Amino acid sequence: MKPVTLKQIAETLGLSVATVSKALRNYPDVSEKNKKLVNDLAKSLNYVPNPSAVNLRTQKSKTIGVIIPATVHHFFSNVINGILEVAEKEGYLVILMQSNENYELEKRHVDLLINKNVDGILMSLSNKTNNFSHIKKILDFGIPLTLFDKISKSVNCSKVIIDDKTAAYNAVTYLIKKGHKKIAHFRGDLIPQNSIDRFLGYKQALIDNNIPYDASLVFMCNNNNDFKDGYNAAKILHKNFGDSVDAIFCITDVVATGALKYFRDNSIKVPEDIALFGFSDWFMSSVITPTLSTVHQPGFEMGKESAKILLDEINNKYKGKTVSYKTVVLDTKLVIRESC
Amino acid sequence: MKPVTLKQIAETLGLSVATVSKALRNYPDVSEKNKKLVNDLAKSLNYVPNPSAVNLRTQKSKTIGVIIPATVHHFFSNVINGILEVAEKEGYLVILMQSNENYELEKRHVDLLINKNVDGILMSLSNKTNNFSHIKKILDFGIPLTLFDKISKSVNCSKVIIDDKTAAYNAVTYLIKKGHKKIAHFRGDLIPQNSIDRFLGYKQALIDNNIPYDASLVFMCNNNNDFKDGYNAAKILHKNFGDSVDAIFCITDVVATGALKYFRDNSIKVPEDIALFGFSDWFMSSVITPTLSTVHQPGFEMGKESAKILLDEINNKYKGKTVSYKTVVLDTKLVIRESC
DNA sequence: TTGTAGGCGTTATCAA
DNA sequence: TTGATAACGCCTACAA
Repeated sequence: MKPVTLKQIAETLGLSVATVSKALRNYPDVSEKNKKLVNDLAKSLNYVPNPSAVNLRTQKSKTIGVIIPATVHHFFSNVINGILEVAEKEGYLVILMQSNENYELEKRHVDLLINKNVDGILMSLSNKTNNFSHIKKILDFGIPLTLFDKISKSVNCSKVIIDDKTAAYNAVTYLIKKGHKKIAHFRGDLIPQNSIDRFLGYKQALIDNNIPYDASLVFMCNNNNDFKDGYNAAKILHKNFGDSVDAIFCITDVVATGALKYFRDNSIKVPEDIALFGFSDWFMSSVITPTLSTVHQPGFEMGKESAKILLDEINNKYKGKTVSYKTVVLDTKLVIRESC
Repeated sequence: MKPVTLKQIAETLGLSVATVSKALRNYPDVSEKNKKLVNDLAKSLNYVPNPSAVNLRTQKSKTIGVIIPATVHHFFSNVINGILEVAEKEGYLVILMQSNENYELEKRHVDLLINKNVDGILMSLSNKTNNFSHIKKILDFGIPLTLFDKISKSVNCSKVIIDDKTAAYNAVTYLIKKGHKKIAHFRGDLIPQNSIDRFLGYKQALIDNNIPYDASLVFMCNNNNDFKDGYNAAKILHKNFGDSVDAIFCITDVVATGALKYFRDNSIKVPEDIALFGFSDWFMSSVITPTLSTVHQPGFEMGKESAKILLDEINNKYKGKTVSYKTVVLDTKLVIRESC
């Protein structure tokens, strides 16, 4: 079974390919009679235009590319979900690629997508990405780009983010209001904006509440295995500070879960001995013991919003409108559970 | 900036498009001198063939389509991971689509992929799919297809699965050996083969160990929200049987987690009062309290294996070889933790 | 060894 | 109102 082509329809109807094409696209200069004839036959044969031919001709592919650091991630799965929902509604296909937090791979993926002629690109940067020539290349090719979550401020394009700093600030402030005084921070890598902003929010909250910032209370979790990182950081913290630290603000729920595991292994009670605050609101956080307080990060909405903005930009580009970049900041909220 | 074309290379070099094309593809009938000239220039200009043109000409798209029920799912995320890894290595792009356990949507997705001219399709059926005309259509179009995990025995194509029945049998047998006598089963929908096979494994294990099968101990969890389903089933079980049931074999970890939550809410101790066994080995299961015993389901390997088989089949098809379908059964293993 | 020409399926211009 | 024709970019049989 082979797909039906315009030519076949034209031949069986004794018309020219041109007329058939125009009839299908409802051009005004085709007789109603022929329009009906063509459309009826097309429908009965399940005619669908060959996308490669259309793409070659129109330079549009009805396809968008998505590059994310990792799929096995509650947050990103939700983002993908949101993207797929919007794309599907608008008839766009989604090519998914994964950088595995690897800059070189991310670069290769970008090249592939450009070559593949995608209409637009949606992207969340890897933690290791600190050079943006590949991103600039996307823009040079005039391909609409929307960055989400892991963005870079130095790239000029539309962005969808949360206010990491404020979210972190609110979380830490909550801990302080609850009476915690010596609050550690398990932070992420130095490069990603998220990681920086959450750290800054943590610091600011301390300062605004007259708690001196102590750099030795900040632990790096950047070995690409959040759970272990959290476990190890908790171990070191415990070794260095005994039980003098009374709360930890963690960069992600998984880091917090790792810490939790260490504390349980060592009979340290959460939240009695030490309080824990996570970030992201993975499903897991609502079912572990104790349930984890965290910052809810709207992954699904982020995916939807990013896709909408991108498709808008694509449409405007095709209409010849000038595009203006926008940055959308989505709301987060604190989810208070048992761990603090 | 526009992509470079053969024509441009030909013009700057004063050669014909044909020669340039042949030079790039290393045809024997092009002079070494010109080959070098062409290839050097192509490289320096970052020439890449226009995929739509190639596709139109060769009828190959170097793209495969993937349809899964849901992305927000530890198991499927891992599968996607495996697929992406293999596809990327072979230079294939992956179009991802999600059926949301919806038959109609799944059908539409299949049509889109066929129209899009993908070289092959990888697919895990929705729980609601009990009509396979859309799958047959894929085969009718001669598009290689590999089904994984959620398959149908009545479709004639390659498959990658686990032995659900044996895995379930082993899990339940383990529970019996531990001394449990009244073992309930929280099962899934009636349609999916997985759900059926896990149920059959459960039943067989009972019978082989001289425990009479009792249909009233089997609870349906098919409202598309595993966690709630598990919670509710536990509630009903508790109401109907008090504490006489001493173990539950659950169709998924999430169902088990839901049940666990109910028991915790009602001060019923796991595993002391009732043992729990899950299925899938989500990350979550290793961090909840108590940690959950479960069947490890190799998602990553399944993705890799499925993609390999599909790409093999695609290659064989292009080489004109006859393809033979194969069914690969991946190993599972019991992961024993604290819940039983 | 090189180049011409036809065609993949579609769209768009322009002449009939 | 219709249709021939060129073009999108590439590949390849065949002619030069």
